[in-house]
Amino acid sequence: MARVEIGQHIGMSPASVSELTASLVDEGILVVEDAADQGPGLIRGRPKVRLFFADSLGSVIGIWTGFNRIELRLVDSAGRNRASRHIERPLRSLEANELMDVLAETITAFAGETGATDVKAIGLACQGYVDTRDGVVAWSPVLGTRDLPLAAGLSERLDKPVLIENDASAMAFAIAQRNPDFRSGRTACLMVGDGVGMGFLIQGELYRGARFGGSEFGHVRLRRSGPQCRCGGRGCIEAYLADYALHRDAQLIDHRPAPTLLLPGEEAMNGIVEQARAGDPALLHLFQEAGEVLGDSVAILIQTLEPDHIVICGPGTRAMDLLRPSFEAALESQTIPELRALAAIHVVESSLDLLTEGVVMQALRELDLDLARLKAA
Amino acid sequence: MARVEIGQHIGMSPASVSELTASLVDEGILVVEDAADQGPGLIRGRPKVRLFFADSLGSVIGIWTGFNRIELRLVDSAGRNRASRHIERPLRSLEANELMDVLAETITAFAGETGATDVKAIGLACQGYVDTRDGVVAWSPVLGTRDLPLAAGLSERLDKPVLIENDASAMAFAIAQRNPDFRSGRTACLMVGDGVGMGFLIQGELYRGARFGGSEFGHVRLRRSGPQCRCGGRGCIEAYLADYALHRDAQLIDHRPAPTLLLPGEEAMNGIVEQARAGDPALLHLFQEAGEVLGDSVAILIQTLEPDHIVICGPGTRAMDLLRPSFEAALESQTIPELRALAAIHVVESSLDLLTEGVVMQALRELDLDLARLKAA
DNA sequence: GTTCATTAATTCATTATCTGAATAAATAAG
DNA sequence: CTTATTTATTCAGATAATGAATTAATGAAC
Repeated sequence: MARVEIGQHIGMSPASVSELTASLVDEGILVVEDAADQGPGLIRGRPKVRLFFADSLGSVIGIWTGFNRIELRLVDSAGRNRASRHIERPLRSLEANELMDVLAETITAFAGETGATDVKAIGLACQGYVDTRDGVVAWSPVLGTRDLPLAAGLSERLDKPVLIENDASAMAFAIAQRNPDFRSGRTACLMVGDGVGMGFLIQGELYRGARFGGSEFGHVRLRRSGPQCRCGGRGCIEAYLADYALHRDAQLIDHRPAPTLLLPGEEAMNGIVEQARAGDPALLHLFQEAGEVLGDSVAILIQTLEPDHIVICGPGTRAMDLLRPSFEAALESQTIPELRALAAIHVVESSLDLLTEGVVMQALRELDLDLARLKAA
Repeated sequence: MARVEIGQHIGMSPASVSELTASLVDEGILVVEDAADQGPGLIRGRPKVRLFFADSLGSVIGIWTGFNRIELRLVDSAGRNRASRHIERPLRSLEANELMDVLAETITAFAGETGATDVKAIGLACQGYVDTRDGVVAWSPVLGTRDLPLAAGLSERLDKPVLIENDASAMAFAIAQRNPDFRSGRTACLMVGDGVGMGFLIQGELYRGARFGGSEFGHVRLRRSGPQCRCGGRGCIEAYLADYALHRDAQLIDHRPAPTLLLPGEEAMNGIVEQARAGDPALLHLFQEAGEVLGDSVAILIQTLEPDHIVICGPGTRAMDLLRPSFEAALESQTIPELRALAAIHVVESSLDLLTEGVVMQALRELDLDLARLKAA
């Protein structure tokens, strides 16, 4: 971003921006754009000179832990992706300390393989209700224990600051960083995948609930005596939309094999989707029902939060073509037209990569704040 | 509030507070507490001298428009209640311009009767989705028209600034002003009465949706083929909990007379409640069902917003004893215990008075801002 | 090519805002 | 009556932000 743009953005005069950035450039925290990098100027006048964070201020590792897989990513301080890794590893069966040991080892190994010697912080995204301030996982569908001090445990093992975040919140943050439209007003990001989560942004900032966590929207009960959910309840949104729910029901319909790991992988899910697209009526009905639940869910979000944007994202969007007819019918049948018109609904095809991107961005931002504090002192 | 307290509250040094308040006291905007008014000091040290807004800076009229009644209130600039009035008047049948004429006349008459010659602003609370910034009622269950520029219409007729607000938001604001606990963290106020509304506060500030309105939580559909709702849908929260819904069903059960006005009054509702308390099984079942819906509603709020406080308020709390057993059962059966424990649930018996208090407070605050701007210029 | 218009960035004196430290004021406790 | 304690004010000094003027770098026009 160029200096004038920064000024307009935060409402300061160019003079002030110049003054403040000058010292940061001196200290090497910011670097000015190389004139050669700029394309030919399209508007007359002196061209903008953009400022970037230096890439040598250390790096951050982002990690996402699913039911039976781990995603890792290494990003430098300029925000550039340096490396990423995907690991299949069941985590559900592990006891709390084992889990933290495995994660710490995985992170250390990843840092070693990628030659990252300047890792300044770790960002971790996981399912469940996460207290981001205290770094505690209050509850998670993938953990047996409750109130697990995951950040402290990892921080101790790795001797680095660890930031943890709900995975849907992390993805919402990443999506908003990629699209400026989602950084103004209110944006609700409904993530459908292994589970169903919701990240809610107000003016680009993540909404924080009572314990500085996000939302557990996926466990809103939509149908009084609906299917069993991982949370112990029945009829939750997740119990219709999540991969495990669709796979479980597909298994009962056509006796397909159980997933080799605890949760179905991408191939298994694609198999179901393909078969439904080919016209299998029972599977089609599954997706039709899931679409209806998705419509009901979005309707609740609209009537409760009145967001400017609703983003449907995550691996579950792979079947959006199958979900859409019943989704739209359900949405229309139960929202006041004036309110429905206010919310723009977007489908963002997003893989799990974005999750690690989200936590990394948050961790980077925390580092920026630390730098600012350091500078102030 | 005393000067030191103001300083602690807004994070400024006593020196700055003294300096700023001194000019306001000079201008007569603030008045210092009379030493005689203070009780005997309970702590040693120089006693606090509290500052109040002067009561001669003009007054504000707050008005609430229901289906068939109007509530009015006159408040001076010190925040003291000067007069209030309750009028039975069906408004539903009026055309937009007629409605604004009637409201303007009612307000003028009220000001005349109470001898208020220094009215500086009007605050109006009504049901529906209200754009508080533009002063437009986008949609309301009590209006035939849509996108009615109510604030502009009234402002023109009365030649004074008019602020409009959703009624549940106004009540939430008033409740939070009365209880400081509700001004930190997140507070969701579920108002049950003529309809069902929800006002949501973050750090004491009203949450604003896409068009700077509040929430239409009362029209979340809870049961797929439930009873008819005023919004045109079926199975909305309101269609179980609102006065009109309970009365409609009670009429079918025991053939009680229809309400004389369009909506049942307080006496009619009390009649139903008394009869249920006396043991009428069919009426008891009505309240049991309503309690269940209330539990489901609060569960959605908890899993979606994770508020620190949930306040159940409005005339509908008159039957809380009848609602409570099924309310608690429904709530427990579908929330994750860790999350449920985070939200404190309060029942605040609140009459419609609070609605006018809420809009008056907001209008007063707007005036304060204007004064501040005036002073700055 | 030279000049002009246009936009970006910087310099610097000025202004507004807030604060710490010292002081005065008002009370309760001993 | 003295001392401890808390509140409020005064005032010089620190800090941050800005407007106006200036310098810089480019495209467009001739």
